[in-house]
Amino acid sequence: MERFIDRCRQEGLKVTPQRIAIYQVLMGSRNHPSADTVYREMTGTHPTISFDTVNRTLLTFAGIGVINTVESYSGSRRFDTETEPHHHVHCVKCGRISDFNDLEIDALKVPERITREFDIIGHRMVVSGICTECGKKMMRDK
Amino acid sequence: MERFIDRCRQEGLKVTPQRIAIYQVLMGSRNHPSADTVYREMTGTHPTISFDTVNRTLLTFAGIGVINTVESYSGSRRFDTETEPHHHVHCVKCGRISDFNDLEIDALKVPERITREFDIIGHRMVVSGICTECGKKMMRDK
DNA sequence: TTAAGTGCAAAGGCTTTGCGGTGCC
DNA sequence: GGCACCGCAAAGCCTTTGCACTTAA
Repeated sequence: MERFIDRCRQEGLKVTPQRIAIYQVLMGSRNHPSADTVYREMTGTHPTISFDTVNRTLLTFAGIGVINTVESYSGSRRFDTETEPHHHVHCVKCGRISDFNDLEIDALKVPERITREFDIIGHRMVVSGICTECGKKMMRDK
Repeated sequence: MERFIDRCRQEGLKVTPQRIAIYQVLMGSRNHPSADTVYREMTGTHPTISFDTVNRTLLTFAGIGVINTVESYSGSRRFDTETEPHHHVHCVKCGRISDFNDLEIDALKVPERITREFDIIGHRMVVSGICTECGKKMMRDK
């Protein structure tokens, strides 16, 4: 939290109660929330905050690297509170995203043809599949 | 084309002039178009087609696996005409997506913890970076 | 003090839905 | 002839923008 405040100051961002509250919610959730999810998680404890502030703050945080935006297959923008390199599994049915780590994948090199054409920032494995819950649901529906 | 028509019949889809036209446009473009891009590519040759038909048809095609939807970081849904497994590089500035192939990456195994939790469909490396053009542009703007 | 941030409201994109008319099978 | 499909229009999300008020520094 100290470090978050320092980070804001360092970036010339004001440390407002809203930003602190949003940051706390983010640190408390190990998911990949949308702006709306974060907003609804806060309405209980911070009834006066507006959705716009949440959304704008998330974009601001993503801009300074406190969080990241996540690749998605549809719908609304998702954020990631885990800023260390890692990998994702998407459930194609419910959209749930899970993290995983894998040193072998981390160590992979991108082909030279690509490094010539792009300044590489990072890479991530994106796995798609069907999660256990959705699998069960599909069995029931059949 | 023959195979496309067979595929439609097989799936119980009617073979309409619109679907044929959209399929032709898709096969002619090696990009990762949005519905709007496909639509605008067609207005010259097929002035009477509606955006909705294009959009719905793309979703239909994606549903039967003729094309795929692509992971994206914002904005509109993008489609992929390449249905064989391959990998992607995203330019974080302009949103351009390039394909690449890599047998080593193809062969990677997903950790067992994940295979227990998900029925895996496939995996893809998603690289992010800045493309040459955007790099130049940033130099000029500085 | 003042520039940045907030909240509200409206506008803007993109996607989805409903429905009457059309055309493939 | 029936049912899927098309085109149009409206509605629904989500995101972005503009502006006046507030507040951290």
